[in-house]
Amino acid sequence: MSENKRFVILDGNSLMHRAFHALPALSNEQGVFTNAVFGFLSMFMKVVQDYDPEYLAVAFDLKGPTFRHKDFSEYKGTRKPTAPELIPQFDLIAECLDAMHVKRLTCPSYEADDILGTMARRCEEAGISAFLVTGDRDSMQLVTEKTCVLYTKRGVTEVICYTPEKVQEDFGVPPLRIPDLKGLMGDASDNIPGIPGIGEKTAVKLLQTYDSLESVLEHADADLKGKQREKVLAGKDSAIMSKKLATITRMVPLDEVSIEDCRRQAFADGIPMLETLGLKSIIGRIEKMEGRAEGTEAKETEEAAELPAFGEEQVLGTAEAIQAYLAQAGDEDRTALLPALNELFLARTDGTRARIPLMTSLLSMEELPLDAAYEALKPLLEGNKPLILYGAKRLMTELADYDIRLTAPFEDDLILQYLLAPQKGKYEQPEDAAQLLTRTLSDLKACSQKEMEKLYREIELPLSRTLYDMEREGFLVDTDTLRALGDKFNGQIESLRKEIYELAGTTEFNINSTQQLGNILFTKLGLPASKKTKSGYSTSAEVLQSLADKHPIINKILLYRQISKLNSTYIDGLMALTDAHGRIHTWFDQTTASTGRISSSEPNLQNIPVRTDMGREIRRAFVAKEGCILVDADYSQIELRLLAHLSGDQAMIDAFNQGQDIHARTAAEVYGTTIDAVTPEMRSSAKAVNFGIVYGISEFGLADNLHISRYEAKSFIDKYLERYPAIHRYMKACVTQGKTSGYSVTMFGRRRPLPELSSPNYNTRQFGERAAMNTPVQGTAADIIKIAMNLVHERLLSEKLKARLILQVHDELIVETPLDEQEKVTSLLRDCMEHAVDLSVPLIAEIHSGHSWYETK
DNA sequence: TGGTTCACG
DNA sequence: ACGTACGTGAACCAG
Repeated sequence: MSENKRFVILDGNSLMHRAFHALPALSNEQGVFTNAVFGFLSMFMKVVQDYDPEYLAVAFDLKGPTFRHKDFSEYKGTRKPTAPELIPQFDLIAECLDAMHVKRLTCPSYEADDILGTMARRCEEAGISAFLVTGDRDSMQLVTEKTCVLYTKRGVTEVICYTPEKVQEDFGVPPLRIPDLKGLMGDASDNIPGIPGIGEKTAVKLLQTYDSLESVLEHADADLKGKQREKVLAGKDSAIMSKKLATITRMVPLDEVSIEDCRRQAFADGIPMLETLGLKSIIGRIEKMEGRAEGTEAKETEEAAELPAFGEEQVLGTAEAIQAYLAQAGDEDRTALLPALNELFLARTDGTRARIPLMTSLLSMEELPLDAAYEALKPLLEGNKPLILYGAKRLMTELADYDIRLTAPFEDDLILQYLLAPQKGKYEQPEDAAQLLTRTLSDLKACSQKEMEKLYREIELPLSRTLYDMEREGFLVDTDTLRALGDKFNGQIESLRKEIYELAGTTEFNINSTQQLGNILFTKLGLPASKKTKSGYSTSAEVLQSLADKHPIINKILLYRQISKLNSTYIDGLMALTDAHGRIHTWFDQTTASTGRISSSEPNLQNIPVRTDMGREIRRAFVAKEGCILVDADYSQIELRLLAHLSGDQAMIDAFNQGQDIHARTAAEVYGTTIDAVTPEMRSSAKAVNFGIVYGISEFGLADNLHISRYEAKSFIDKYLERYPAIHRYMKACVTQGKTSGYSVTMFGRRRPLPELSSPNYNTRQFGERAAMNTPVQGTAADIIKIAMNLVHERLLSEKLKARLILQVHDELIVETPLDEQEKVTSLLRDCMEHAVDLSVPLIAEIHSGHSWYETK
């Protein structure tokens, strides 16, 4: 059985050196030298493709002393220090191989070729053919009938296969006598002396006559003549030592590794790492070999076994037909349901699939009205057998129109796809239910492989219901308040417009047009333009602010901008979206933000003004219904608390544990004073640095934000990182983690791929680094509030309270609460939010109540 | 549609 | 020699 099995073992050290010297020492976009890694992997892929082995391993020397001191330098002479550009590539190749699930073999005090020899012996004992890939001619001694050496000639992609015959032919002696040969002739590149004056020709001739080195030495005195006799006799000790040096041991103690441990696995998991290194062609070869959709062989076969090809599509034109189809389902079967434009698709794990044509125009015998179709599907939707869906929350919304509540358990492939690639933002709708079913099973597997199944099943999936209920609940808006405010704003806008035209000395122009406004300000009025954009001069609030005392028109424009923004986005925008009961229903998007946050749209209730007095007035219109009050809870400094926890920085952890004002404490640290001595200005600067740290600090960004010099910003940051050293280490670790694995990861295993880190563009890479520092913090905060939301939602229902969660704004939750439940809800919210997770710092929720959102602040 | 601006965390 | 703080969505203009 095992006769035909193959084990490919590569000599990592020898091949890395070969590859390094064979290829120009080019670095990738990040300035990292990858030529040896690339060369090695090219060779690796070629051998794997050519020999298609069942088992695979790469042997490496460990640093430090070895029994047989050698060096792999290609250059004559003796040991040459390894090139500095090559040294770090050994760590890189180790990471690549680990990510690709290729076994690395090392053993202290032994060299790679000893490991090759040992594994080859084991293969022979197990009846497996061994293929030893190396650029080291020493290894020829390991060739047997069952073991051949694939020797890399000069370049890296060409190998010569050495059989015992081929060794005899090329070296003049059988494999077993290679150490004897080296003992006589030496090997300059391996620092083996041999016998001075005996070259290859003489050595081969002597061995052909006397068979072994020992025999040569034994007969030298009697048989040899002249100078040759003298040389051999004088070099006796050197010869014996040289043979020893050239002999590869086959008895390396590799007891903890079995052959089975080296069974070849799919390489696709290494792709992110290879992407980071910019080794596109290697990725291409892996994808070509293993199939594009990062599918492993195992996955495909498993799926094939689980899911025979789908049969003919049945058309279910009547309610009876639908019921009959549903009745055929086995107990273990899962059903995929996918609504489409003019039909509903069904597919089942038993391999059947069906289509329900929907009546879109005039009555037809073959088509069903949508309500009748859903009515017939009700047992499925309200049952307890698992469904497979794409965008369950959207479906829940649609079903509500037909008085159906989706209560069946379900998988949601939209969410799975988002978790697997959260940076994409948009996902492909499956074409039919069969495709949805297949894709979901494969995405589920991929999610488990990436350790995100808990995140999916325990956080995101329940969250989709929580969010649906929040959306359906909505937020009551007092349209009278809104309208009155709108009238006030309109009046102000009108008078400001006139004043602006007058101050500009022009007839009317469109103040909303940055182009026209820029013309007036910078051309007509001759004000100094500071910042430019792609399409002209910037007229942003920041620029205008700096011109405020240059011309009276500036403040008018700023005010106009502010008010018209409030008016069009919030007053008009919100009024247009209230329902018959004056409630407003946002759409929470669970699959858009790459960090794991939720986004809100139509309308966006996560950016209702609060920072300015005038804007905050809008919140007076967001109210609780009759007999209710809004209970608003927000996490205090959740991101900085997470930074303290994730970095383990003792100073920051202490600050939070002592309940200190973190910005004041930071100011005290950075300015070297006591907390009491911190002025509001100092605190405000420290606050900006704290934000900067969370965002992935750059001195430029901080300088810009605080309007200080880059130099001052740098000294701020340096001081900060000096006072919080673990934060410094953590930030660096985030970037390293991102570069080596290709993604950022949160406390709950959420991943964000960071292809930016391997971009050829410097700015893109810098951006990637900042994202690598920010994502674990922002993403973990998102995970935590999601956990809290599910808890709150669940408890409000299970404790039979009438209060309902109605809004989330990243670190804030709002619950519309009957007055008599206010106390219960307050403590429930505090409990759920503060105990959602256990950190090394306390999580604090600040809770306020009020009739309107305005009053909760 | 992309660019700009600005509202929020 | 380059140009930035992280994450969103909406309104508006210009082409």
